[in-house]
Amino acid sequence: MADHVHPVDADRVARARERVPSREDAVAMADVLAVLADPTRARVLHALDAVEELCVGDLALALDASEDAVGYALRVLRGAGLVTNRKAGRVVFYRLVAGFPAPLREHCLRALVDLTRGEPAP
Amino acid sequence: MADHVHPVDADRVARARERVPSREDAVAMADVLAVLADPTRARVLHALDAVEELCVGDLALALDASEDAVGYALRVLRGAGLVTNRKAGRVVFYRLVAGFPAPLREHCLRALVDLTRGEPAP
DNA sequence: GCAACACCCGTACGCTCGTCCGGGTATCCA
DNA sequence: TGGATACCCGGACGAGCGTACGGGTGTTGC
Repeated sequence: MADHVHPVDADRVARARERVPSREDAVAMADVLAVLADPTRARVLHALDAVEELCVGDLALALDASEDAVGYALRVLRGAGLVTNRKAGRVVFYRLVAGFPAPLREHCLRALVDLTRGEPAP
Repeated sequence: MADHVHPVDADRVARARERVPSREDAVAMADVLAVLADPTRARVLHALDAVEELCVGDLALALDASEDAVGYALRVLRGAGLVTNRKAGRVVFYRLVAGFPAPLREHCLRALVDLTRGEPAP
């Protein structure tokens, strides 16, 4: 370990310290992003964003994924408060929650598609 | 396992199948988001976004984090091509890469701060 | 040159996440 | 009412991530 005894640039350290989010806020941000940072969950959200409502089995069909994987993804998304379920008989339909955060939908989902397509890796 | 023998709503499945990103693209998206989905890395990016350039030790000071944690975060960020390093003597300065993706900076960093502050958990 | 410094690297450990598997509940059809 | 369907839930397993530690490289100052 080699801790700085004295800061090299005290001014910048002070300015950075003011603007950097607290550790708690950073953890909250990381939790939100971690929910999206999974292929299955992201594709589930894209599918629901495209066709409004789908049941679990159809979702697995549309994604070519196992029903277990989709079920787990939906559980996590539900725990994060991003999707809602509606029971119609023995079928459970899922959709994006009404107040789905617009920034996530616009940028972290749609804009990110173009980003990943456009730039492979510098 | 209970695979759907027939889709409940074949039309919506077909439409969703067209619009959902492929598994490969979803993995690429998840990789990008996973880099941001870490408190230390997110705070490092915020600090560099605020004051342009900082060395490792000052960065650890500004974040109240161990130098190991910051060093590992910087290694990951460098591997993802998001930061650059400049050696000045025995001090190494880091800054955001020139072509830092604007969507990430604008929305996944700045907008997400407001998002996490506004809504704790529905 | 020698010592101290700033930082990097590889390894080992602990922990969480995602998947698989078995059983369970509620619903529909015959 | 019995069986099949659609889905949920629990624990078990393997894999990957983040942290801590020890040793290493290059640089500065005496």
